[in-house]
Amino acid sequence: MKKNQMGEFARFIEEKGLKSTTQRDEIVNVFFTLKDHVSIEELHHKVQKKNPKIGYTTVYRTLKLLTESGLAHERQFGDGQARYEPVTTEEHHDHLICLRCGTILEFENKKIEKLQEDVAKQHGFEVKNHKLELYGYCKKCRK
Amino acid sequence: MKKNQMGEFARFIEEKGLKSTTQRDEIVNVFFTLKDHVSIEELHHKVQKKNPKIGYTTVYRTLKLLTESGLAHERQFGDGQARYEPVTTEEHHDHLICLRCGTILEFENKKIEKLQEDVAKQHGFEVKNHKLELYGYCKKCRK
DNA sequence: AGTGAAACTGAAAACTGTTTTCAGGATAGC
DNA sequence: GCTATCCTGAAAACAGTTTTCAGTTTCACT
Repeated sequence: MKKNQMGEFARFIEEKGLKSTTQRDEIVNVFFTLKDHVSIEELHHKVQKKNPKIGYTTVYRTLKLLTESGLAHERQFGDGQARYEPVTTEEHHDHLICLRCGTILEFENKKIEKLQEDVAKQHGFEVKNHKLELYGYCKKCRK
Repeated sequence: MKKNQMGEFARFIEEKGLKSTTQRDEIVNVFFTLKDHVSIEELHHKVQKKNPKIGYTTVYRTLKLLTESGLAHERQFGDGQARYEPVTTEEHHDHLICLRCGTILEFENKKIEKLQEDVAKQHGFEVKNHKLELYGYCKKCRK
């Protein structure tokens, strides 16, 4: 799966007439090993553990490329910074976000997706993507 | 309805031991005549048409107060700035956002709300609030 | 391998929207 | 009216994001 994603990224770079570089490969590699929803800064930190030479700017630019290529999604939870997640070939998923500890759980629900489509249709809308976030307290934090 | 909201704001100010001022009243007044999801800057502009002396900072602070009092909701759509909407006594609603023209439509769907609660329960979550946004093209823009 | 055009990199600067600071002004209880 | 407290608006500070720029690397073509 990871190889597959690396391959897709390489193809995207190729198609765009861009050049393949060590920095980008390292960043993309680290990104796809993560499960989390990382911010640019967090990813930069993790990447620097492997290669301290890589700068924030390059991480920033590579995340933009990943987003553009459809291999990553940019998300805006309430904390004032963009977070990125790898796009898998699996189903779209939504998020449960704990207001106290910040934990982010993912879920997926076909029935909700279906109802969303219905709503859109009623309004003459063509949905390209959606965002569903439930904010509250997780099992541990609700006490 | 507008009077009611003004009254609630006054009560909130009172309870908090804050002071009632012309500026705040003017800002709140303009805010509640709007249907849109305004940004701070937009509201500031509209307010200045009535009273050019009122500064950005005061609009900013008043919106915070409105949010705190529960009379406004702060929303983060994808455009990099916070938007605010008056909270009505009606049902919670969600948004359809056109990626081309920026139109924001509102909708409400009980079934989806119910399913959300179910999902949360499955994960041991206690939901405080949620956000559902469908991004796509509106009737006019899908052509 | 050598060359040159085009792309890439990283540090620093610029930008944008948000938040805080500060000095003067307004408010409300006495 | 006095006074403590809060409010206001301009400007400065801040944080995350984006652009700039000078030097470096990649790659297609010899």
